[in-house]
Amino acid sequence: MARGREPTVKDVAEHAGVSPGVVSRVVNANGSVAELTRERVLASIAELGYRPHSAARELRTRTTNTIGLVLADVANPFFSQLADHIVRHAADAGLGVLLTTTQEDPAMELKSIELLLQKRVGGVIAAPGTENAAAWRHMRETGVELTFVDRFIDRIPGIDVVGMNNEHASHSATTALIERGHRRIALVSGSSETSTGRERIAGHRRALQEHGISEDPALVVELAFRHVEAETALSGVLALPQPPTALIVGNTAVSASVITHLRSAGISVPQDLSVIVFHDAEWTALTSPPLTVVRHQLDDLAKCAVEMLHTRLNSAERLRRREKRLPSELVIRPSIAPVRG
Amino acid sequence: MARGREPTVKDVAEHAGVSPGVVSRVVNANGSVAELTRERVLASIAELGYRPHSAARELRTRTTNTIGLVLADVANPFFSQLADHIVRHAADAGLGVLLTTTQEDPAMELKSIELLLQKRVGGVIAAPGTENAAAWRHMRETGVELTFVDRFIDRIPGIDVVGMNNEHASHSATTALIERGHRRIALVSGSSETSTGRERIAGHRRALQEHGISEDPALVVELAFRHVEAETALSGVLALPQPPTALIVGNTAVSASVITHLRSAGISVPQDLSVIVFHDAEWTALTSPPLTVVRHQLDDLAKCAVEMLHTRLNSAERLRRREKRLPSELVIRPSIAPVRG
DNA sequence: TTGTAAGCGTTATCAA
DNA sequence: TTGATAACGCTTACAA
Repeated sequence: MARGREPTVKDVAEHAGVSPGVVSRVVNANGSVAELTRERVLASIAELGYRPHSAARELRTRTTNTIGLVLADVANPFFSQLADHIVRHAADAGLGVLLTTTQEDPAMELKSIELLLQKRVGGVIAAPGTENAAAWRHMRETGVELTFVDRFIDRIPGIDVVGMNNEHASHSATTALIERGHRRIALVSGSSETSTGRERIAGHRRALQEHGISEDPALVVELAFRHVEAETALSGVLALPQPPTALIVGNTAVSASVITHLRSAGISVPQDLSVIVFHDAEWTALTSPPLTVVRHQLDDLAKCAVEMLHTRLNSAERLRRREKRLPSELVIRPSIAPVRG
Repeated sequence: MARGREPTVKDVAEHAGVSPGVVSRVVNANGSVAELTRERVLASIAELGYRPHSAARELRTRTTNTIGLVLADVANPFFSQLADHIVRHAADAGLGVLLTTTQEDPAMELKSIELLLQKRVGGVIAAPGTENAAAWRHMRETGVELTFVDRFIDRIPGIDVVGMNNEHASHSATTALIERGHRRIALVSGSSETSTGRERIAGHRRALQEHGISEDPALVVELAFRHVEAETALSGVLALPQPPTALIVGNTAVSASVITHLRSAGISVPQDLSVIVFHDAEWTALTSPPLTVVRHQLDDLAKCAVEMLHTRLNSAERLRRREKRLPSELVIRPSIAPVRG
């Protein structure tokens, strides 16, 4: 854990024959300093290989250029692509990113929050779970700027939210299936405790209602996270006396394992089952048949999240909650077809 | 960037009616403190919601529990899964992870190094590019512990390396194709300036030589990163007067786009072309035909990298360079077949 | 067992 | 324009 001794402002000051204050002013380009001495200081900095010590600076100025990023799981292509874009945009804004993952485990999420609190990060971008509302609220009250991305928790003031139009996207997906004659449409969703889960279920319901189709609760499967659960839950739905003729997968973490399961169960897509999945991962056009997907503009999502946080970090006032919804697009591919018979 | 005022050791000390030193000793469980006062201090900590200030602690102790993670690109499933595991194992070891990505751009890599240097991270896990050897060396000399993962740069002393047995894996892949009668085997590889690129090319060559097959340089394509290049380079190879009958994709970043390209070019796998790709992404069994892959144990890779770094961080001595190679496995699936005719 | 005081590397204030 | 000095929050000798 220990680090060797590296040159400090004091070393630079001595080397350049000035006082530490001058060096600081040169480095931060604030106070006034004569051009000649400025050059001398810069030369010394270069020669000694001086690099400002972040921790010391943070301690003194009570500021930081580090933000936290709290995601469930970076192995999920949805989150990993999001993370990639966020890290890039943050770097463009001069912000470092401390990444933590929760694996959808509330205890790990709490540990993440604790870590970021101790690190005194200036802000956090998070796709929060459902259990730690109090901790998130506390974090915000502590003065940490917070931007929820993809999902959010209600009723925490002064937190920005940027997500997709899940209700609309889900409505479109279900409608596309209804238009093809489907009446029994299964939905594999994330937990309805998450905002995305709720919204996707709501959009689905609205589409059914608009077409006078009664809901069958047995067709809606909520999956928190785990793939094993996905297998059994899915088997259950497919084994119903009146099995679904179409399936929407609204939980990005399980898309691939759902497709795998369908294949090993000998279910032909779209003959036996039409399929739509959320998130256009790089492989969705490569399966046979290629999958109809709800495509999200992850780069926009990331850019928006970083911008929102960045403006908050640089604004003295306490801003009100802002919410932004980005559009998504239903990309029709051969995995959906008119219902048989 | 600014943060509000939060309770300090001093506040806790006053509240508990002790001195700051005692509070510190309670928090860090080192020096001796009477059970009764300890309880009083803990109560005050809980009541005030005190949290030690990382930066202050780092400044004073010259230690940190943050490590850097420098990867090319977290959108690439190989790196994203690796990152997920690394973050998890690091968290288990009590380490926070500052993630930076380089997009294979040397300038961005340099900025990452600079950032991590300023943050005075205790150590860094990196999949380095080829251009910044001097900067990496300098980082090491500065006292930052360094573990290269997946790829590495030679000739930097005191740096651990953990990677896959690329030479062997590539040899196996090529051999599997040769055994099926293939003689013209194309290899899409990462840059031969990277250790992985070199090793995979070497293994490929060895297999060819062992079977008395002469190399055709036109069949080896080095791709640094970009997908657009992948398209044109691949087209070139497939349009050769004597086109390959088999293809190995040794650059995980382009696997999906290569498969996409083959499909849109109307090339049937494995009839026209047998295909093997490196890295068993979640979708490789879902294409038609399912892809033969070189499967890496990413979790082992991650665990090993974190462990190596962790031991270095906690060891006073300057350890010598260690190198570890993990096995990989060729998973045969229908994308390879005996050569036609 | 506890308190005191110095110092980690910065930056901000104030005088010169 | 520059330099001296204090303070950010913490840990750690050392003294009591």
